[in-house]
Amino acid sequence: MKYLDRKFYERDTLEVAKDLIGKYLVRQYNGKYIIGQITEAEAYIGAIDKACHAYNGKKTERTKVLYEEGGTCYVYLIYGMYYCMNIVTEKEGAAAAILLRSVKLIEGKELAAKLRYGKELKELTKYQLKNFSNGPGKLCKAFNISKINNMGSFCSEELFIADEWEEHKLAKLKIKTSPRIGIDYAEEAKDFNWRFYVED
DNA sequence: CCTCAGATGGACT
DNA sequence: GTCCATCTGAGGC
Repeated sequence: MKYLDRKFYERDTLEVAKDLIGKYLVRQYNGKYIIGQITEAEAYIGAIDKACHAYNGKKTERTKVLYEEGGTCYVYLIYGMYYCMNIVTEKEGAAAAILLRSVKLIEGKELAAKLRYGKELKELTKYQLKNFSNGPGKLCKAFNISKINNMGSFCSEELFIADEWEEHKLAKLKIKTSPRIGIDYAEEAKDFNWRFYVED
């Protein structure tokens, strides 16, 4: 399977965020693929964005990964119990990234069900299926992403983004934008329309 | 469908 | 000590 290379990520962060919608997040784990189509993502741009962990050149042990080259993986722990996965964008030194917020599971559901709920796919309720990977913490659990993946690469066999996946097609994407979720503290930046998504 | 409390730990001041 | 780029289960409608 072919994955998007560094060039794709080393571009304007808002462009990359928009272009990620509809693409395929691919995880190879235990010799199996887990694949999800990206339906929601948010941009964070350190230079001008109070919601970004690396705002105003802030560089700490946690945020140093944001200064790496485009295509690097930034994973952090949130609220003590969940992980959030980001893809670093732009050239090395820029400190910008895109948070993956939601994917629609396409392949490897059996394995993902074990990871996400510790159950067999056929045991899941309708509610659990609906909420399988429609949130940043949820998709990390379903794809077995943790701090181990921090500083890793999205240009690797283990983890990458693909433009297409076999015969899978989806209806023409109508990409919407809105303010980002959960950053009410970020003053003027909370109103930036840097969330990109498709309905359901 | 909705709201709300509580869980939980690391980064930072 | 305070703040989180969140999720779950319980309860109400």
